Order: sequence, then C-alpha cells, then structure tokens
Amino acid sequence: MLKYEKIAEDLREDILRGKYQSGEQLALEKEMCAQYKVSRITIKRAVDALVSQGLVVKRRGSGTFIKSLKDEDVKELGMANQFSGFAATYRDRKVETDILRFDIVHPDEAVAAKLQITTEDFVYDIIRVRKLDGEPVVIEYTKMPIQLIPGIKKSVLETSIYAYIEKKLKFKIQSAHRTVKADMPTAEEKKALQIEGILPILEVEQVAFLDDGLPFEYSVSRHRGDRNVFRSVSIR
Amino acid sequence: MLKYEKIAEDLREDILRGKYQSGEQLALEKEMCAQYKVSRITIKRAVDALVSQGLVVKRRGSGTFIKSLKDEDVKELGMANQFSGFAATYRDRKVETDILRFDIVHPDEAVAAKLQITTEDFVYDIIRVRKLDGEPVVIEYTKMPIQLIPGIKKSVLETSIYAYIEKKLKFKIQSAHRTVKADMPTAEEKKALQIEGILPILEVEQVAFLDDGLPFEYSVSRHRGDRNVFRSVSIR
DNA sequence: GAGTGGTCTAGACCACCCC
DNA sequence: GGGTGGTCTAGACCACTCG
Repeated sequence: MLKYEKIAEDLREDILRGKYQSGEQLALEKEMCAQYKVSRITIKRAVDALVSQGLVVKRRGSGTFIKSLKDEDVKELGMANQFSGFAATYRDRKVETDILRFDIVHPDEAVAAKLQITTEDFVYDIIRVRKLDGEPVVIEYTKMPIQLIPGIKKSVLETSIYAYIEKKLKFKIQSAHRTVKADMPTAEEKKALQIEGILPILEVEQVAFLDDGLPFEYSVSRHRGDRNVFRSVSIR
Repeated sequence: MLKYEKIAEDLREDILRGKYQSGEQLALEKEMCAQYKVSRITIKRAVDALVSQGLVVKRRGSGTFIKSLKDEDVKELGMANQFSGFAATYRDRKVETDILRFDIVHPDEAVAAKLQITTEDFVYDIIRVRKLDGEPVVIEYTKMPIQLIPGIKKSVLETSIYAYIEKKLKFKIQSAHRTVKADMPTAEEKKALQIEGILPILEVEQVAFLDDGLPFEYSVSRHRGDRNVFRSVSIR
C-alpha cells in the first residue's frame, strides 16, 4: 500500500472510531510529517483524500478540522461517489438474481453511440431482477459489446459481471457516468418488482468505462422507490 | 488564476472544441512541461482535474487518452458533481420564485441534529417554488440557522440565498452532502407544481457546509420527475 | 530497453488567519 | 509577527507498457 493511502486510511479510521469531536482540529501537517516520517506533500495528499470524502475541511491559516456530521451520514460516506457492482454493494446480505433475458442482438443507434460501436456490431442484451433477502429491489437492463467483453455466461450474470471483468478478464474499470431520474414503472416492471398500487422508480442510467477509456457497458437500473437512495458528496 | 487551473482550463476547452478524436492521445506530460514552462507535478495536477471530470484516462506506460464519450455527455460533464444554487445553474433562462412560506421556528430533533444545533435554537423555515420560463419545476423546503446566516429577507429568497451568503456575508460554501430518491407528490405539491395525473418526484435532500466545517443549510428539493435529472461521474 | 505516468522528497515562496 | 495550509520547483526512483 502506498504511503499516502495508508495515512489516509489511518486518519479515516480514527475519525470513524470517534477519536475526534465535531469541529475538533486535527494534527498539523508539519506534525504529521514528523509522526509518519514523510514529506509535507505526501501528508497533503492523504488529508485531501479525506476532504473529498467529505469528512474534514481545511482552513488556510488555521488548520484542518472535523466536519460536523451526523454519525449515519459519516458511515455512509465511504460509499458515496464510489463505484461498485450490485453484489459488492450488498455483500453482507442475501443477493439473488433472476435472469429475464440473455440474448445477443444489434444495438440501436443510441446505444451504439454511447458504446462507441456501430449498429452492425453485436451486444449482449441482458435483463435481470435483483433481490435482497428475497425482496425484489431493482430491474437492470444491460448492454455490453461482445467484442470487448467476451465469454459472458449465465453463471456470470447470476453473480457479478464486474467481478468477471476484473478477475477473469483482468480488465480494470475506470469510471461510470450516471444520470439519475424519477419515473413510473411499466406494467411489466410492476410485476417483476412485485409493486402493488402506485410506487415510483428511481432510474440510474450509466455508461461505464475501462481504464483504456473505452465504454464497455450501457445500463439502466430501475429501483423500487421505497427501497433505494443514491448518495453523493460534492466539494467546492 | 493558478497555473494548474489555467492549464486544466486550456486543455478542457481544447477537448470540448473537438480538437481531439475519441481515444486520441494527448501531449505527453514532459512535452506539456516544456510548452507551459512548468514542472511535471503542476502538469499532473492539471491533467488529474480532467480525469476527475471524466474527460480523459491516464495509462501508466502509455500516455493520456481522450475518453470515448457522446458529445451531449461531455458538455453536461462540467456541471456533474458541481455545487451551485438553482439560479446559477439556469442563469441563461428566465427564473421565477414563489415564496410559499417564510417563518422563523424551532427545528425538530432530526433537523437540529443535521445542523448541529439544539431544538432551542431558531431556524428559518422556507418553502419556495421555482419556475423556469414560467413552468414550475421544483419545490424547495429549506431550513437554516439564523445565528449562522443572519439577515435573510424576502428579496434574498427571490434571487439566490447562496449569492447572499457568498457576496454579502462573505462566507465560503465548501460542500454539500446529498441523498437522492424517488417519491410521489403530496396533494399540495401537485397543486404547487401544476401536476395533473400521475407523475413522480425526484427528491434531493441536502446538507450544505461552510468552509469552516459548519452545516448552514438543510434542504429538501422535490423536482417534477419529467423536467429534471441528476448527473454524477465516479472515478475508480 | 526506451519511454510513460506514479510516487515521493526537500525546500521555497505565497496568501491567509489569529494574536 | 508567527504559524497555517496552498502552490510550485527540480529531481529522484519506481511500475508499467510496448516494441
């Protein structure tokens, strides 16, 4: 592990363990330099990581201070703005997957454009329902170019496509661009998500990229509005 | 303007102007050092800014490459993960504000906890409907501690609270922690937002912080589901 | 092996805060 | 005036990619 990563993790654990009060001042950068025996820039990188996680604020001329947060917000913060698949996000709960569709088709113009391929290429066309502890929470529509991500099988869909891409194909996932909106479920979705009466959908449309800059997935995840939220922290 | 900011802006404009193709390689860091006459770390900071905006990817051993994005995604990206008030976000359109409530009250336990004050303190209790080009798009419920943000008047609510805080009070806004979810409008909200029939709400709950780490605003913005989306880019 | 970006150093100067 | 974090430098070594 890199020095600045290690230091950032140490500090983060101290904060989450409640070592500091709301608004309390952290050790000075100079002090941390001595404590960890590293240069000031390395300390700065570590503390900047905490700033972008929303845990602390820096004040030039004064020092670095713990942000005044409710505990529940603090605990969720590690996940905000993060990138991970469904299975990884809920790895402490019972996750089941129903595969409603698994075909190979040509993409339409819009999807082809987002995946930077042509309508002549082939993509997987996947529809899955994800359940937590037996309750359906989200229906995911996924399209991936087969030329980029070969060898997807039913067993992969039942667990995690991301784990397959990173562990089997040895690719690295770099980022995801997301658009979130509210919508109403279709009749089919109401059935698949076991929705009775009127309940809205939280839709997350996503284009995901490998670390070579190529888009490898276009997906639309439509979540039951009563069982999901989307978190983010923005700085500055 | 700082050197790395200036360089990042230059590069960003080049990309948005279409100087590069999807996947094309940028100048090497060493070349940029010579071109801008700065050190390599300064170049690195500038290029890292583009990475966090989702515009490029870096590959150790190879170079830096333009990400393969659809144009509309690229153009929206500057706004994603950014922090600004309603008026600033839509400054090229006609913005109107209806003030439905403007009182001073004691906060309940939940709000007091989020604002790090007690239920004995006072907060502004504000409800506003925002309109774009005459059409209502969002109803905002705002609570702010009067001890931290004094002197709010009706005229401030009609334009921008954030502009008042930054320009009149000379405070700096540091960050916002947000939770997004889908919901259905209440009967009052349907009336205020001129919703007929069944239309969901995109709710953004937010705690905003000043640069001294103190929370100064708790707000819930409930947007018409057909007129708003929420964007984000997550890296790694 | 040549070349890329990643990390880290030791030190300088600056803008800002508080006493 | 003394001390804080912010920016920037010049240079070193490392991990990785590619021919």
